[in-house]
Amino acid sequence: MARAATTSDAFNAVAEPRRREILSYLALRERPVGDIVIALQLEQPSVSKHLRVLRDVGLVRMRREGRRKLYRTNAEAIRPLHEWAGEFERFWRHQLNQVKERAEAKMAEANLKKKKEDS
Amino acid sequence: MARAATTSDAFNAVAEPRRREILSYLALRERPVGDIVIALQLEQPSVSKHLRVLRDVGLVRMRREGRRKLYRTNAEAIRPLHEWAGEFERFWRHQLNQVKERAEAKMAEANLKKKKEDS
DNA sequence: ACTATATATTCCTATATGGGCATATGTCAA
DNA sequence: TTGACATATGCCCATATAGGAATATATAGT
Repeated sequence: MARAATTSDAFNAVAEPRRREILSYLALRERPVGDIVIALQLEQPSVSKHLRVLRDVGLVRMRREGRRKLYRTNAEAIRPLHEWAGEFERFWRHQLNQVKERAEAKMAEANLKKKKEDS
Repeated sequence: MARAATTSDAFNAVAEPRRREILSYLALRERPVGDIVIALQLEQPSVSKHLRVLRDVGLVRMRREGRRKLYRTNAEAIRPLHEWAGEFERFWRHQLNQVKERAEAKMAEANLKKKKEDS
């Protein structure tokens, strides 16, 4: 089996750096495709394709305005990702504590040694 | 250009569902490969390959113990992902408020209408 | 040295890209 | 209708899978 489609879920869609840039850019306010092309210095077809992927997984929404199409980030769709990563927060906090404790233990040990030498 | 390597960064590595499962499983405590095989019902070579990817991007750490290798999740490496997604939090909060405000406006309008009918 | 156990790597195949380029589609304006 | 503008799609190619099967590597025990 090959790798899962980029349109299979938000995780796969945001794996691509350009798509993450597009999401950041479109989070502030809706923009036509041409603006993205200029702002991110990408080829227009490339932008359209990335937008297609992002739309398929619900990460952006679009509305037509004349001959332009205005896209905006649907932040809500990024939430599951945030929550998944958040599950690990208590673990990295714990790991940091362990590092800190080890450092403190080392300091205490060094101090004891110094005291001995002084006496 | 093809899709970026799964080992290019954490975003690409966690795009694969099985790898996310492995990370969750190894977050609780270190485990030998065989345990993962049993717990997640995967082929052993498949697990080894996933672990290889996860190791390359620093998402798991390994230490040898006799003929076994004990893996554990390095939660710290998931943090950048959490922070990236967190940048969008204010946007989805805002969007939710808009939805709520629209709903409230609608309610108010309905109430006004009802009052009119009553009078 | 030999055997059993635990993991890792290699080879194969089907599939899905992402970029570049050309082209199609859709919409406004005269 | 014709022309210009904005966006989307199709095609080609090089690349990177993920899974399955077979095999290689490493280590413990006898």
